[in-house]
Amino acid sequence: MLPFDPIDEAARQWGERWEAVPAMHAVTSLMRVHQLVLGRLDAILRPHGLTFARYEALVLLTFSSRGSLPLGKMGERLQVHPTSVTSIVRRLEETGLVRRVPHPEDGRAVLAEITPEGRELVEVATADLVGADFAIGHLDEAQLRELSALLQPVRAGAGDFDD
Amino acid sequence: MLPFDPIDEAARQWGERWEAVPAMHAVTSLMRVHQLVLGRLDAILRPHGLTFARYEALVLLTFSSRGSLPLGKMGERLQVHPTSVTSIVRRLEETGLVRRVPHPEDGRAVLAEITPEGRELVEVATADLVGADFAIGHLDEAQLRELSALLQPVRAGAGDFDD
DNA sequence: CGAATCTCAGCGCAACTGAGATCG
DNA sequence: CCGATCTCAGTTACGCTGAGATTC
Repeated sequence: MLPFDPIDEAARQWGERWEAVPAMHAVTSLMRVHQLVLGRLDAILRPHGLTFARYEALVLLTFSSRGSLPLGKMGERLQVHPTSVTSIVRRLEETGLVRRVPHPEDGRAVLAEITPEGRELVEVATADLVGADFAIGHLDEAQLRELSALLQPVRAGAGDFDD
Repeated sequence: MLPFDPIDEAARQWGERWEAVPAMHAVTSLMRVHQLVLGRLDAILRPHGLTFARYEALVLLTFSSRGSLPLGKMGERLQVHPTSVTSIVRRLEETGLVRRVPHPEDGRAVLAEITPEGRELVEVATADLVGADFAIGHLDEAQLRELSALLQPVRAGAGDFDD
């Protein structure tokens, strides 16, 4: 373990030569926290044979009224590349958590439909994640809301959605 | 573009069945913002032949007093796996931005030493990143400091450093 | 016909495991 | 001999580009 905060130290040296110290510090912190949190989430999900990306896809399907969505819609909601959706759904299909079903009205589209096994696994995995406070339990509820609020304009500014 | 905030919508549905809504919202936001920011940083650095990971390694070397560090120290500071350091340094070496130098005292260790070309490239790339506000310009300075402060306990809680 | 939807091949990058060489 | 340091081979995963098939 380092005897000092490596990001504070980097920011200190950065400030001796360059501008934008607060942005550099915030972005570096964001990168590091992302790495930490994702690593823990994947560790929690690994015994269930899931990655966080695949878990998110499964949850999205449980939220849909019919338990199925066109792959394109999934990519839109999950903010991932179309070919990544193909890959995610293929993995979920291989483990029997979703099925591919032809779209009843649009012959071009394919629906991913969650199976009963998929629904069961979401419940178990979610219990684990909630029990672990989503690997971000060092913050209380007020701080979590503040964090979400701070990140919101960055997402909106990227044109993710109408705001 | 979606007519609503996909994370707000997911959190709403989440709350109808499960707990820990603020944690789920914050972590999902963190994932998305990371993806957005990293994508833009890599896009800025691509014309210079750098990824953000390689840029960070170069900057670390410019901060060292002799312009060189043992690979192990680099991994510790950058929080990356030892074999990833080998890979990063190899790429930087192939493009002439660093040199491998035997450690003068420890025969086991190898120093990565930044070259004059490496120092020049860091200056140019940094100017681009600072000019783009590190791809997080939708936040003002006070918000950036608040974001860093909120993320700090998560990093400290992971045992990255003495706090 | 153009546009939308999905799939596939291929590339690049990164993380990790396991093994080995070298040296303190 | 043990541990530290680095390298290499191989695996896995993911994201993207470009191309193509199918359908609206």
